[in-house]
Amino acid sequence: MKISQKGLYALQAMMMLARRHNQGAIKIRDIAYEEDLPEKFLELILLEMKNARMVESVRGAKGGYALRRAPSEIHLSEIIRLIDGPLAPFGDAEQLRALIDKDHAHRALYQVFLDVRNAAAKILENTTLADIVSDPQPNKTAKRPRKKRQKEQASILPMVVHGTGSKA
Amino acid sequence: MKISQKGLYALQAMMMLARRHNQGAIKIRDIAYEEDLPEKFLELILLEMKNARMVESVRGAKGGYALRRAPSEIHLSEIIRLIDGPLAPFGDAEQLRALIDKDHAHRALYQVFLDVRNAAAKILENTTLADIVSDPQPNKTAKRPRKKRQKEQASILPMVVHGTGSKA
DNA sequence: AATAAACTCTATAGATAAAATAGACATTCT
DNA sequence: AGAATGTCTATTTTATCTATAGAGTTTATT
Repeated sequence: MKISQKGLYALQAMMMLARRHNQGAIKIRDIAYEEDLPEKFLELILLEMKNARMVESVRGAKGGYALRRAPSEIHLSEIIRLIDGPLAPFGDAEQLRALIDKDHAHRALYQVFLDVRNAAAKILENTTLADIVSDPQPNKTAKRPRKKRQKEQASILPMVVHGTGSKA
Repeated sequence: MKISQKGLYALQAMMMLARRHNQGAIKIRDIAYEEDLPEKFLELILLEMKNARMVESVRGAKGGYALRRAPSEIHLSEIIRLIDGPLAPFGDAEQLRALIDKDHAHRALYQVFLDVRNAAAKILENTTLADIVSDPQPNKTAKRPRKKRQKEQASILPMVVHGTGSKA
């Protein structure tokens, strides 16, 4: 019933990108240093998330990564499913439904698995990066998770405005 | 977020023992054949559950395994925790609470993990083997899960009354 | 007492997956 | 041109999971 280390790294990296949303591209190295993640491993993770169109990158000097959508539009379920696969404790939801139909001897067990998956999905599909990132510029009333709405459209990456990258 | 193959085997084996509760000791081989599980692997699993006092065994010829408590007193959470560890997607509940207290930058993430754990625990701690086994001798009103009560005390294994063990 | 049927226990093999690292390549900025 | 940074593929390392082997112990049966 565990999330992988890689999945945790992905979530940490995405939280950091969310905190700095609209502050330009963030270097892999900065993320790795500040969240204390293995840099080359993180590289692969970010690449994977880029291919999944959750983040975007800028190559070359002054390059880096940024969220492709607003933090409030990126659900934890997306990240976890991308890195660790389906939320179900066995197979995926569809497979479980099939087994509930066909495997008479074990259908009640698979139903429990499906219930567990549904419970997890309900939470992870209703929690976004915005919900778990402490607002850097608190311009909202208070902190109350939930609630969804179409909003903000992440730009194609404006000017860079971040730290030097030192810190060894 | 997965359960291991071993955990699934354990659940299947326990369901089978639950179906035959109070029908004497069941041989490992019979369980393996009927549930189509690898026999030697199952052996280790049952031994582990025996050490955890969820099942009891009878050695020697005519030996086998039986539940140590009534099916209605064995919760799926026990089995899964024994074989696969804590239900939390990361660490365990206690560790998560500590992190929520200490790791300011990620506390909201860990809170979500704890929520997911709690949701899973709520289901798995309230579902027993009795709830997921189709009653072999339907002597109850209907099938409605939930509800708990102290009852039945598994005997120290009476006479043997089961199949021959053939079936290759 | 001998035999056979089972559980017990430890060791280890085999397979798979996860985690991490390496290095050559491509792109962009200055 | 040179430095900084993302891209991509390969490989290594490590860990975990799954499964099997085999010698040992206990019990029923004859």
